[in-house]
Amino acid sequence: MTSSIEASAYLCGMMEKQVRVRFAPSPTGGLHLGGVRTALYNYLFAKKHGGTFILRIEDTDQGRYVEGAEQYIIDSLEWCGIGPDEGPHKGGSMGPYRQSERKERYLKHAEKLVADGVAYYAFDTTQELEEMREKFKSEQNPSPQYNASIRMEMKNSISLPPEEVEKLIIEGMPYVIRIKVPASTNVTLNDMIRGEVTFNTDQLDDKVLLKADGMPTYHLAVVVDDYEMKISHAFRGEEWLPSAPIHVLLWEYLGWKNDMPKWAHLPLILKPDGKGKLSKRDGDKLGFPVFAMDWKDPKTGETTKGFKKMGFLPEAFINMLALLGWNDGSNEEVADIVQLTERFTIERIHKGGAKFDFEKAKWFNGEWIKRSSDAYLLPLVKTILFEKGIQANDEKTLMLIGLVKERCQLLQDFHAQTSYFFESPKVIDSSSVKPKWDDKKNNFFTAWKKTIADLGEWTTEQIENSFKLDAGKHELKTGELQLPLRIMLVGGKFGPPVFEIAQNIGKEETIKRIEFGIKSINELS
RNA sequence: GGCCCGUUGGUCAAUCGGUUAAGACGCCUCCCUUUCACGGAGGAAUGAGGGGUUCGAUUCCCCUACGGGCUACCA
Repeated sequence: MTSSIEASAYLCGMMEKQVRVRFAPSPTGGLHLGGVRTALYNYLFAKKHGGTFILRIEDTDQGRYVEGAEQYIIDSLEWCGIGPDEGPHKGGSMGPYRQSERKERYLKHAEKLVADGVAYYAFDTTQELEEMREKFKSEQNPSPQYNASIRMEMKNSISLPPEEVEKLIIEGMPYVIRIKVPASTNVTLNDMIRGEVTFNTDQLDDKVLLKADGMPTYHLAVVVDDYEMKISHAFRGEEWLPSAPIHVLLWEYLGWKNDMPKWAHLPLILKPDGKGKLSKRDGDKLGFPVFAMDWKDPKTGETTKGFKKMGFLPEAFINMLALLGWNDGSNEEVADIVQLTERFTIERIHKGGAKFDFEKAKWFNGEWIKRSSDAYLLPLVKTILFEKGIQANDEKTLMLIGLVKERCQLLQDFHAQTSYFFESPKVIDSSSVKPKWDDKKNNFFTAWKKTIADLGEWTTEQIENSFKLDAGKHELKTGELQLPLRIMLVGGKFGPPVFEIAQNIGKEETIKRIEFGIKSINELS
């Protein structure tokens, strides 16, 4: 395995530039499923090719900046086991990794674009822009664009005489810098997933590159940073495809065309029901998480539940995500990060969006719980139990994990599956045994609890033997007595073999629960 | 509205012109177990529609339909 990874890394290094990929979220809130998957594909690709995985924070929108979101993103990636090699928290040779800290660079490049005649200053106010859109709006064209056809009617350094432009700037009139998109030109880009995609520039508008506050928009920042950070392959969601030609144009205008990364526009993760891309609200509505970890909004104080808190193992979470939109063609679905890395290829990423299926996600988690060692699960299970008020020692917990883990899909299930080992059930499902309950059975349990009181050895075998012996004396089959016993000890129809449970909770507790059980069943009308 | 992307069972999906169209989740039946699971054996369920190309199309092309994305001084 290692050798194939090294080999491809070697080949890549020989024939192409060093693989450097980046995950570039904006710190506006919790990290969404789709974001984690994008990060994961970046990670897998980087590791497979011996490359570098970079985290870049796209915080150019001051209005949307949310305190704590950056740290949350970092924590989430770490939890998933896909921590970046370079980033604001780790440093690196091509930082800074926060766009807000690279402000001057964008300005410099934007000015150069203006000087080269491929961008221009625009002085239109928000109101004027609205008026323009209102004026040109029609049934055929509900959202008019700021482009070659109306550029001359607006207030910018192309339509205005140079003296006027100079005057406005000196007066301190706020302005933005817009790209000057050529008219009627085809722009083609080669996407690794979709192949060639062509756009006509008449459909594009003169996107703002530099905002009035001096910050770049995404369009400028992504190009400048990808260039300066020597990004070789750029993964991003499909929602970016329509603006990709703007980026291609910019790579060209900035004179960096030969260094442009290879693009891969990832399919979207869709809502399980209905249509559209999955959003935080869908999770709230449908009862499953959308964020990796719990996210507390600092403004509203509201907490949105994440996969971690929901009881997911990170291994299962990324395993499930990796296969949502990609597969290696084999029938093996459960794979760890190393195996995923070996098998990952961009060619096998799907073109179509995938609906998220929470049931399948839980199945992955169940598989991972079953495959995890008891020792690995120990601290996680202890935390779950502790939160429910159960303080368990390691030895006992370890034993219980082994006993019940195949019955758990979520970490939380360990509580329901083990709580009766720590405390007697508060309520028992008497109604399940009541219909078949009679004096014979009543007498049996009354007698057997006395028998076990005198039992010398409290082993599973001894308990079971005495149970069978007494059953015979009462002319009853052990089979029909096991369910009542289970209900008395566990409270419900679940859990490992009954005699093991009896053995574990001890003689006294067993007798106590039988007494309570008999009483409950008899009292049930 | 325009532009772009997409479309195999309920969901994730294999197939890279010739298959009885895999596999997984979920669902159903049975076995194991007189609990619940795990495990095992089965089952129901898929190529949006229409044209081409071809000896042969799920696979290639076109049209239609449907779905999605974008259309901000947000990313």
